[in-house]
Amino acid sequence: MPVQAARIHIGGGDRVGLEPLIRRLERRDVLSAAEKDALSGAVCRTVEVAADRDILREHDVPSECRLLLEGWTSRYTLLAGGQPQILGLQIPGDFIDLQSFPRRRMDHAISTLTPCRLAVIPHRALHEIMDRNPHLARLLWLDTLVDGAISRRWLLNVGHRRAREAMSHLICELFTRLRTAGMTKARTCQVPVTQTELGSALGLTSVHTNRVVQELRHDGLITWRGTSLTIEDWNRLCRIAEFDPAYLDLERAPR
Amino acid sequence: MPVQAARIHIGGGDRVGLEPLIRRLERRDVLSAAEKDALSGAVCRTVEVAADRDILREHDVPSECRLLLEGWTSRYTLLAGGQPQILGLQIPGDFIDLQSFPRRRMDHAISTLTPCRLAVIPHRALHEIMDRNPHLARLLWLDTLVDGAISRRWLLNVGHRRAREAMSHLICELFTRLRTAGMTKARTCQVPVTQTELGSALGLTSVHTNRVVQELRHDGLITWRGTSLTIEDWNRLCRIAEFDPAYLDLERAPR
DNA sequence: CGGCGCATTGAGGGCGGTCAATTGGTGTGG
DNA sequence: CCACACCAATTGACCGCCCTCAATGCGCCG
Repeated sequence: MPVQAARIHIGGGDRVGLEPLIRRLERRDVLSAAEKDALSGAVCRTVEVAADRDILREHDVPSECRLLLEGWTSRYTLLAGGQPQILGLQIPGDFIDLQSFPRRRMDHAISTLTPCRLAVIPHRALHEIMDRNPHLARLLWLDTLVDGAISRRWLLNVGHRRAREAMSHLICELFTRLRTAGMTKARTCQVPVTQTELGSALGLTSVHTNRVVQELRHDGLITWRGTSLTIEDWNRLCRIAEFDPAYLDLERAPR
Repeated sequence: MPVQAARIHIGGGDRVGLEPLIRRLERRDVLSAAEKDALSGAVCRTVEVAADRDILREHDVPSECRLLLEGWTSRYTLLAGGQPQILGLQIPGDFIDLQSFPRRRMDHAISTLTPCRLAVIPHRALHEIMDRNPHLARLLWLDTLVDGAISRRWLLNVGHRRAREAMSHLICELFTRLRTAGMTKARTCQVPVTQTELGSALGLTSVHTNRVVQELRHDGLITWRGTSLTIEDWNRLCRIAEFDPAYLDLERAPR
């Protein structure tokens, strides 16, 4: 099914909305003005999508990539059971399907968890970046590698740790990613998804997710009311989670 | 700690040992003779490593990549508990740390499960490939993306499925990857690792791994004696595992 | 006010973990 | 050729984390 777009904005010559992405890339390496222009110039249009809509389905073969500008999305697959299992979360500044450029066919689906705004980048434009700017290409490659590193970290969490530790780790990761995107205020961030959805990312039921969240609250580690999540004790939370942000690769170095 | 090499062979002008890699890449796209030469020319030496040795440790910053020519290796991390948790398996033809090229710092360790032979490729050579041959660069990028797709599939297995289904899926995956590398005979392949090690990849203890393996044997799905694994009923095993090899991206298409 | 979605709480059960002992195959040394 | 060590595979007993099923609260919005 094609994207259900409420509104489409043509163009994209300016960098409006690309700040979270550029912030993240600049945490990793110096980005020239020409490279920022190449990125914003690659955007052919922006799209708005309502909450709980599929952006891509398994086995789709897209001819363009999507960059998330606003809202949250999730990677998921359907098991024989039926209900979707979350395999990844995207926040503003994350590419949704950059991998589809070398990969072609989607091996999982992607849907919106909230209303979203997306920037669309044709594969053709990425081809040109690869031909003309190997350095920027390397930074994009790197971004997909961090995506893989996140999956591996989730695998570690889900496969080998208790629910309490896993949830602590997920919270540390999301807070760090949101901070990198410039979307936190002091110790507080907005988490516009349900406990059930976060739990599914950890292979937990909503019931047990809730019990773990309450435990973290009771231990004075977090406050979570509505969509507003505050980290009350970052150091202790990191210790419980064994959280080391190195896998997010936020260190500046020539690439 | 540096690689403990038993023997080092300088050179690599020929393609000896690269067959499993080239087989896999050619399943995905046409590879020109020049591209094959570029790959084999990028190898600066080969190295032999005994079993149960670390090739790379967490936080290492390698200046070269390693391609596995013979033997099996595993990605792992150490949790606070102490014992290693397997996050990925490499078989001949797999890059061990291609990601280290854009990424620099290792976010996990890699060790040999068996005696191994490795081809070493300097990052400098990959730089040149990226500058001069965007198509080959895209195929290498693709290979790291498949690596990420495998992690995500493991996440699905480990987080959301029973041990029996997860083990079936792992067996289907490994058999398919070994077949692609040209390392199967009819329905039989060699699995030179212990049940304990395979189980760790699924977050299972050796005790439960053994019970699951026996169950699969008893149901007439597999035969597994020593290192020799035979698939007795591929279709039924795939059905139990919900195995769809699409995520391994073995479809030929222009990239 | 009534409906809906999400959070919350309770009771009971099962998958897989933990601990521990035994078997069996292989290699090594006497 | 056998005694022994060692490691992986195997088996048994028991337990706990998390699932399942179910009901209740509760805020939000029409």
